Amino acid sequence: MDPSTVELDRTLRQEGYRATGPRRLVWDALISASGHVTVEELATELAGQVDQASIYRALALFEELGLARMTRLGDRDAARWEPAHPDEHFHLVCTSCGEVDHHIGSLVAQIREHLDEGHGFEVDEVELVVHGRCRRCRGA
Amino acid sequence: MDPSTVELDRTLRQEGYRATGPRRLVWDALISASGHVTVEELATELAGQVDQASIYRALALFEELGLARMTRLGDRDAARWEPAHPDEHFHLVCTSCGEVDHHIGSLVAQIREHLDEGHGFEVDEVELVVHGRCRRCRGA
DNA sequence: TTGGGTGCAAACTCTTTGCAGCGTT
DNA sequence: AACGCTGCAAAGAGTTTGCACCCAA
Repeated sequence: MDPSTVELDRTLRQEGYRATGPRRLVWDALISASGHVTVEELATELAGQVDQASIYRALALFEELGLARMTRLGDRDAARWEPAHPDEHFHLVCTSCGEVDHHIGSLVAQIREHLDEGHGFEVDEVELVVHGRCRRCRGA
Repeated sequence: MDPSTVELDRTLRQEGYRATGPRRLVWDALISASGHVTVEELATELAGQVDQASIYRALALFEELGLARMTRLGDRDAARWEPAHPDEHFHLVCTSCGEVDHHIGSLVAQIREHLDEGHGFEVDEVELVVHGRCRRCRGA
């Protein structure tokens, strides 16, 4: 069993939830998907193993426990899920090749500071998605 | 007729679309709603005057023409519409009082620069929504 | 006059929920 | 043994679409 799956089990039990087969399967699929999966994609991956409703329920729980995060890359798109990343990050979506890049850096922290100092706004969550053309597509 | 409605008519015809009653009504409702309206709210406002399907179609057209913009303030919320603002801005959503503040400033431009210079990413659109507690709720 | 736009209703996608039975604790 | 979790199916939001009629150009 993947070490992070063991961690999942521990977190679940710690918070009073049960460590079940379906939850482990959803977690493993989420991890191995390398991020940005839709529920539909997970459901295809787990066809015959976990019901779609249970996938939704598992993901919602993971989010509540701070283990996963949901993002909408486009206003019209379905929700996409990824394991929670310790660093604050946001997404760069290339409108040309469709690639989604995790951008990790100080930018979110800067936004946080800017709003706190300049406006007295206590930032809780920053949702930032940037659309544009990545370096590769730009050069081509 | 509101001056901006006259402008709407001109833009529509300029782009080869027709200036119709329903479109004007949706536009007026959007303007007078002072931003962040859902389609449902517009539909209530325009009940008996414009069909919901036509509201969706009108808003999609306004967006295409650069006259309106759609934002999702929360991942689980319905889409919200506002007239396009010439300045780049983003939204501060207070989790306590629910107030939505337009934040106009250089932040979006800074993000743009940062990505362009540091990563060769040509920014097209920046979608930024920040959740937290506003100054008023924070003080209380 | 003509074809783009509208209302109406049905379809569609994504997500949530009710419930009986199963499996973790 | 108890009850939280699951699968299944049905319901629920929000949004889109097909089609006949209407009206702006």
